[in-house]
Amino acid sequence: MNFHPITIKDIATALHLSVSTVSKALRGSHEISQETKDNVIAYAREHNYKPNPIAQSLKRGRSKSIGIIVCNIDNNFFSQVINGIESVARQKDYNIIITQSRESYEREVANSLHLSSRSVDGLIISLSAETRDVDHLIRLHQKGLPIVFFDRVTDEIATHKVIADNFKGAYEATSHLLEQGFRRIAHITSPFSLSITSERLQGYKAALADAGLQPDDRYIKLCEHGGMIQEETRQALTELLQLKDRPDAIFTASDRLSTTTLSLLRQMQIAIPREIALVGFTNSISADIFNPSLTAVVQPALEMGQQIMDLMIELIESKHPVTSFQKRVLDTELKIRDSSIRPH
Amino acid sequence: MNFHPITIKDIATALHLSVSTVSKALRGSHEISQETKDNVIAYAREHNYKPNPIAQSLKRGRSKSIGIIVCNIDNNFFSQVINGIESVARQKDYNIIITQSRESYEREVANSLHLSSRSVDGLIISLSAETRDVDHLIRLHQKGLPIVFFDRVTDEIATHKVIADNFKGAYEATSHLLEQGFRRIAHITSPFSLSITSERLQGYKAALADAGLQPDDRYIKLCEHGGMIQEETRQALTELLQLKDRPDAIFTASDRLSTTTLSLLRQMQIAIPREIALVGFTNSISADIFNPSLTAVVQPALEMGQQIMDLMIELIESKHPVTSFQKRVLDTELKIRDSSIRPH
DNA sequence: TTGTAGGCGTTATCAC
DNA sequence: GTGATAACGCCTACAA
Repeated sequence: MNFHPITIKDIATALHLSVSTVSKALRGSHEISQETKDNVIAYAREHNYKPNPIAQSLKRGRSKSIGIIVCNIDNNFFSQVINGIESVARQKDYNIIITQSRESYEREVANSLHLSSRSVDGLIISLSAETRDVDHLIRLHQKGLPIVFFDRVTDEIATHKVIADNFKGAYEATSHLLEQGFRRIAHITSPFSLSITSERLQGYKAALADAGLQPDDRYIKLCEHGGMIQEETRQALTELLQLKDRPDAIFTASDRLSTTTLSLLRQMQIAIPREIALVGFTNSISADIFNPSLTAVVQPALEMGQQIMDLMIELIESKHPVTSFQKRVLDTELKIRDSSIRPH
Repeated sequence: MNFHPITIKDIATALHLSVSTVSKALRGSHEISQETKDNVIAYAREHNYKPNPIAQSLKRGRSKSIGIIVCNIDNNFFSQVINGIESVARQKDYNIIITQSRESYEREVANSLHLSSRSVDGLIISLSAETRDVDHLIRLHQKGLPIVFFDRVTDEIATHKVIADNFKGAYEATSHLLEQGFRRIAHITSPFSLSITSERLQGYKAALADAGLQPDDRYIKLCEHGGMIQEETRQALTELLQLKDRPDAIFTASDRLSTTTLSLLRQMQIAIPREIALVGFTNSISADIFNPSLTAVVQPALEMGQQIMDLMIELIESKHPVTSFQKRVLDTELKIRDSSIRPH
C-alpha cells in the first residue's frame, strides 16, 4: 500500500541543493540562477514530479477544490448544472468534489462539515428538501467559507445566488394550461421550506388569478421529500383524483415529481392529456420520448452552472472581502409537447 | 477568508498540556490518566474540535476517501452504482469523491492523477469510451493504489472487478427478439475497446447463432463515443436504415445509446415496434414511461455498487497484500415492455 | 544566489 | 502519566 511519489526533498538531495532552492526554482523565482532552475525543472519533469496537493492544502489552507452538495446527481437538472460548474472549474484549474444529500438534512450537514474540513475553497449548494434551518451553513460562512447557493436558496445568508426565474416559469406553464382550456389545474410541489416551492407556487397562483380564477388549496399538494419517496407522490396524486372536482391538469414543480407523476398516471391508466394534462419543471433529456412527450419548463442548467462557478471564483479570488452580492435570475423556457395539448 | 477551526494546539495551551498529551487523550490512549482524558474530551466537545483531515492525510498518507471515475453521472446506471458505493462507504466512514471522464481519455487520465495526488485511499473506475490503453492506471496501481474496476474493465490490471453478466444479458435480449419473430436484428454498441462491448456483442452473436442465424457485420454499429455525441448515433442508425435488408429490430448496448436511438427513431417517424423493435441495456428509471415503454436489460446497479465498495475496503484494509482477485459477475434482468412486442 | 529554520495540524517515538 | 521532538511535504522569512 505504499505509494511514494517523488518530493521536493528527493530532488534536493539528488541535485545537492536545499529544499527551499528547489521549491523556488520550481516556482520560477528570480532569486534562483537560470542554470539551477533549468536543472531542477529538467529533473522534476524527468521524474514526473507533482507537488503534493495535500501538503499544499495544509500549508496554504486552500485546496483549489470546490465542494458541491446537491440532493441527487441522478437528475438531469443537477447533472447539467454540475457540468456547467465543471467546465469553468477546469479552465480555472479548480477541482470539484460532488456529494449528495439525497434530500436528507442530516446528510447535508455531514457533507458540508466534511467538505469544509477537507479545506475546500468554497461550497456550492442547493438545499435539501428536509432542510429547515441553515445554521450549519451560517457557521461555515461566518468562519469565512465562500458559499454560492443555487436553485434552492436561502435568505438567511448574504452571498451570491443563482436561480432560474421560477415565478415566470411557473406562470408560463400555468398560463399555457389555461390557454389550452384547462381550468382545474392542480400543483404538486416540494416542501414549502424550499425557495423554489414558494416561487413556483406564486407563479402558479398569479397565472390563475390573472385568468380570473381563485387558487384552491385543495389542488395544491406538497411532497415533503420532494419526490424522493414515490409513495408520497402517489398519496398526493390519489388525493387529487378523489376530489369531487377532479383536476383536469397537473403542474408538477420538479424533475423527480414530473417523471413520477407521469409514471403513476400511466399506472393508474389515466389518459394524458385527455383525462388529465401534465406540465412539469424538468430538464430531462428524455422528455420528448416520454409517453406522452412531456411539456416542460426547462432551466438553463448548463449556463447556471457556469455562472455559479464564475461567482464562486470571484468570491474566492477577490483580494478584498466581497460585500455586495448578486442574485442572478436566469430565464426558463417552456417546451410545449403533447402532454398539455387539449384534445378536441 | 480565514477560517480557524480549533486545533490540538489550542486545546493544549488552554489546558496547559502538551500537544502530544492532548492527541493521546483524544484517541483514548491508556497512557493518559482518566482525569486528563475527561478534561480534554470535555473541552474538545465544548469547542467543537474536529481533527483536520488534511493534516491527518499528510501524516498518515491515507485520507479515508475513495475516488470514483465514471464517464457520466447523468445516467441512471452510474448514479445507481454510485449510490450503492456510497451506502457502504458511509457505514465504513469513507467519503467518496465523484468525477466524470465524459468519455474522454484525457480527462480520465487527469482525474486519476488528481485523485491519487489527493491521497484517495482507493480508486473505483469504469473506463471511458476513448480509453485505449490503461498505462496511467497501471502506474498508479504499481505504486500501490488500490483499484477496483466495474462495468468497463480491463484485463491488464490484476485486481478486483465487478461486472454484470453482459453476455447473458445480451443473449437474453437477442433471444427475446428472436422469439418475437424478428430476424434482422441490428446491434448498436460502444467502441470495441470496451470490455462491455465485446461481452455484449458475443451474447448477441451467440443468440443469433443458436437460432441458426448468421451474424451479419453490416448490422453491427460501433459508436466511438458511446453515444455521447448524438450525431454519431444518428449516423449509425441512418446507415442501418439504408441497408437493403433493413433491420426489423435493434438491440442497443448502453443507457445512452438506448435513449438516443429511441429518440431518433421517433424523430424519423419510424413506428416502434411495428417497423422496428427496440431492446436496450438501460437502468433508466423512466423506461416504463417512454413511448413506447422500453424493453430493457437492467443491471443490479445498487448491488454492484455495494459489492464494489466491499471489495475496495477489503483491498484497503487488508493487513497483507492481496494476491487473489475476484471478478464478480452479477445477473441482469430482462424487463419486457412494449418496444419489443411484435404486433400481429 | 542559495541555504536555514520554522511552521501548517497531526501523530509516532522516545525520554522524562 | 506526561511531554518533547521529529516527521509527513511544502512554503517562506530571513540569514548567509
